Amino acid sequence: MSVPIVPAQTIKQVAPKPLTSATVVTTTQTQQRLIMPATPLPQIQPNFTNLPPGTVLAPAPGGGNVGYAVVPAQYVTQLQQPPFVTLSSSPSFPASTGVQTQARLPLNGVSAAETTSRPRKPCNCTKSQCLKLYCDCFANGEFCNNCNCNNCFNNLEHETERLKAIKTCLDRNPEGESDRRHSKGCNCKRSGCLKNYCECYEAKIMCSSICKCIGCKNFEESPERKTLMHLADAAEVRVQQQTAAKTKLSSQISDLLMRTTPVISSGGGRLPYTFVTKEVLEATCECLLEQAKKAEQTHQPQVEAERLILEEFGHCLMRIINSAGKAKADCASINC
DNA sequence: GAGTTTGAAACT
DNA sequence: CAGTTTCAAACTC
Repeated sequence: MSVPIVPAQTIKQVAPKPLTSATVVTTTQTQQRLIMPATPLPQIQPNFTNLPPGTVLAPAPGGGNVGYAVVPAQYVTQLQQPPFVTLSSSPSFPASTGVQTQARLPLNGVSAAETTSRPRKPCNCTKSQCLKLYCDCFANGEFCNNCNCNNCFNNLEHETERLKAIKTCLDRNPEGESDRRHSKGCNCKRSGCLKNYCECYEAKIMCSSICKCIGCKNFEESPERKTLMHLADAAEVRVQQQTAAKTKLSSQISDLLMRTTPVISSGGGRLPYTFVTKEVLEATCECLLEQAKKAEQTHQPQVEAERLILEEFGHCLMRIINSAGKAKADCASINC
């Protein structure tokens, strides 16, 4: 998983890479933080206006825009006073601590995944070193973290290479990538713009006149799109109903565990029948009914419907038995 | 899980 | 700018 960029003010603690002689500087503004590199990188002069959101820049010590370290904002401490802190001397940044490990720690009570509106999937890049826009993490201005990529350079350990790659990208596409993506439209030819290959469809927006797609079916009145939407909605409702039924069954079982003292023989293998109460039965029936509805809505043949229902019944029974067994074990362990 | 398809990004 | 290649994700079997 990659490290999402979040507003710096949501962060209490920081897990930056231990940088020798590096200095963190807070800006007077809100979301961005400045971090000075240990080594100036004079060859790199990023365009300040076009960096990904959350990117932070810092001039090297000594004044002037000599060199920069570009890091996601959450790597940098939310510093109030004083405005200048030397990382290497700060007790907050133990030199032995790895960046990527700490980056996953909950920050200010909020984990990294929770601080972003769209948790990104881990990338699987093998050849791009995660330094090209093929890499979703890099394209979104994020470090790779918990990804499955090989030979990854999209991290603080390869800051120089990363900076060069950012500069190359900016040279190639002076506009910000995320802005550009939806102002350029798609070029789909075979997907009908109704699969996730299509950037518009993936972003859940209609194709527009700026797209150059062929055979587009991703427009408001498209019957194919409507059918797809209905199917997706129906599937979502089914999943929600099933989840609700299962949650209710679990809740009934755990509720029962809380307020009953099952009759358990000390050495016998029999489980207490008292777990099968009216409430548990009702919840079980709801689960079975949901399976029946699901089979009906997906037009399953009767044999398959029966199989699904029986399977669900088996699952319900197993959960009741497991709960009863657990209660028995718990009870035995406290000699009740 | 392996192989195929797809379209954006990168390259020429 | 157009055509081609590379790439990683989406998809299918």
